[in-house]
Amino acid sequence: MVSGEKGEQAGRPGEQAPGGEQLALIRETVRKAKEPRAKPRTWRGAALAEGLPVARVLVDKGLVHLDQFFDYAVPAAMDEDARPGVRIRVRFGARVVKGRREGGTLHDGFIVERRADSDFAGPLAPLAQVLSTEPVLTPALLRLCRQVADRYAGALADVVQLAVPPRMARAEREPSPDPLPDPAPPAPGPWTRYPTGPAFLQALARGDTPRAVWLALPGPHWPLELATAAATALAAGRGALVVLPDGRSAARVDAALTALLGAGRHVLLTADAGPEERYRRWLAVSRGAVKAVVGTRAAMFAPVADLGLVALWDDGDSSHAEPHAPQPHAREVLLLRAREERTALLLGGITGTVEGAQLVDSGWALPLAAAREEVRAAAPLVRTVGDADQARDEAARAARLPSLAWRVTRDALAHGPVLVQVPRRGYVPRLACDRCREPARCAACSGPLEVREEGGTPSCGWCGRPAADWHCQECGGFRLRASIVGARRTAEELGRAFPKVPVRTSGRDTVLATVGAAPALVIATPGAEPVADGGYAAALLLDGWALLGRPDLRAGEEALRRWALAASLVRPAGQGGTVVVLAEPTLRPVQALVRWDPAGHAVRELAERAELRFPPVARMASVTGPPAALAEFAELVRLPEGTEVLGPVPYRVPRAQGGEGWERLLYRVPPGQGGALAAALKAARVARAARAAQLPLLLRMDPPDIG
DNA sequence: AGCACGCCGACT
DNA sequence: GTCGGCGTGCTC
Repeated sequence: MVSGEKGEQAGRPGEQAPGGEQLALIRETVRKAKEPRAKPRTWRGAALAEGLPVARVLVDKGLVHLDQFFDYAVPAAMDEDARPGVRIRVRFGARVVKGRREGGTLHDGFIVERRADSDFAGPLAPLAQVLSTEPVLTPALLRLCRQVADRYAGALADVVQLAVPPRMARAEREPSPDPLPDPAPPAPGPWTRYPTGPAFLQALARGDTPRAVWLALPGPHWPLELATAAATALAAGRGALVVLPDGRSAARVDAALTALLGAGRHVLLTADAGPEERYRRWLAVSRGAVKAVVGTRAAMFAPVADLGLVALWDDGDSSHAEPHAPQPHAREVLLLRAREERTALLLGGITGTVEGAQLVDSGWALPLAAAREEVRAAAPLVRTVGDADQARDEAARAARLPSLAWRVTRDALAHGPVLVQVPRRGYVPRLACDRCREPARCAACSGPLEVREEGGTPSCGWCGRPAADWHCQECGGFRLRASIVGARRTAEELGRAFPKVPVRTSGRDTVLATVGAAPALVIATPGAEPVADGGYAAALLLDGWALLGRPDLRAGEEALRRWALAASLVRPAGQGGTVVVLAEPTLRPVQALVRWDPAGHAVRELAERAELRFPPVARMASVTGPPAALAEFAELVRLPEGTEVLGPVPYRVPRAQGGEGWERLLYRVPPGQGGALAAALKAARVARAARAAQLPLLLRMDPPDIG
């Protein structure tokens, strides 16, 4: 059986979120004693709605961090329209002068509940206006937002802003199309390439909740596989949600689903559509007219009715992390939904993440991968060019192009396009000695040397001093190695070496979705690789050195991810597909690529994290701010038992917003305690805000930049 | 977060 | 004598 029905075990998804406590905490602040009165008093004697004269309101921008609801009186005239979930406008922040309310600014908000009475002791202000009768913040969506807010120690209003798109009146006026009948179940198609693939679909078709961490075979079939899974859920009468890291991949799944089911049974929720069309599609989902959603990050909140399957593609892609507060990650939100809404889960990618490996390790999800011979049949041949090879290769040194790479390119160009993956421009890796690879450091302050522009003088990344006459402290070498410059130049060399072959580039400003099957050199930055018709004949991965040189916990996972994504666009080895990666063959991610064993890599990474007690084997949170703010916070917070406090240490604030002299405090708790930690941090933040909190403070669950 | 009320220094 | 400093408390 593919299904992991045996109940929630230890590990994050099964974590019994002390969200309950959190809810209680918030309710207490609303329910400050006082027994309810028969009739709420109100300002101005206007007639109130008869049945349920009180509306509990989520005020959009006022007091966000206090995270509480406010009760308003419902005028009789608004009784009909003021339903739970609708957008309203209220006066907030007024003050009483000589028995009259004065001032108060209009705020947008949502009605979360209609009630017979209020817990609030004072007189209630009336709702100012019902903006729209569309119940957008439905009880189910509200519950999800609440859980995400608790999970991330954030405010409900912040999450709601992420989950409910801005209103577009025109789209709202139009009726949504009538829902289509459930489709017939699709054929398993390429899923038969995986031993447990058909079983996963069958469980889905039965309405079970199978949960799988899926390692997709390299090649062009994964969009159809995702679409097939979604269509199977639909055929079983349930909804489906597929989240992808970018518009291009979402468009591919959208196309596959349209090919499978025709139009009208799903919507594509991406930024490309524009706000009005996007809202129109979102409404179709919210109204239950459409039961399947394919989209990018923000679609993770899509209010799909009777959700039966959540699927996430390539969860290692950093764009799955929402940049806005409280910075929820699509993987975590979808795991939450899978648990709370009792849905199947499909966490897929060409490679995996440690988080995925942990889901398998805990038994909550089952691995879904192809057999070894199937992998061998689908994967390209991977060859490495390490330092030793390059050093030996005199011709290569002269041409700045390893001869293996040159030969592979020449041979492959006879059969089709060749992909050249180069590091992203503007990405500045550390410089190192060309001879011994020792990182190049500033003679004055030991900061890392950088080259800001191609051909420029290297300078210190800390103190800014130029280092024109640098020489290596270790070996006396005087040549610097900068992989960006090197790789870009290599790409240029290639273009010159094959003058008759067209060169196409895909990167930041112009990202190509596809290229044809004709011979061409396709230069692309990671993540911007076009899909080649019939697959690339070969790929050169020139940024190995840059990817692995980063002092990041995820450097290895990320390097493997980017290489494998590029390599997955290359034809299988049996059809001559070859990949050359310029990286040390002894390194773990390089070996994983050569053997095409991303699962093994993730498992080893997980074991290492467990040993170091690094996330996701522990849960962490960071608090960043001026030392005084940290001290104040540390005094206020009541941490759950067993919390480790790390730091504070000086911390450079990423954005210019912060300031000099900030520090960062890390909290670490064992797995299963994340919810308790989040609740504690949130309580402290609320307590701090209730006082006069003028010092800035950034709070973050699962900080991404540790190690 | 805003915004006003509230008790102590240098100005017409 | 008054204008105004920002400390503290409230917002349905």
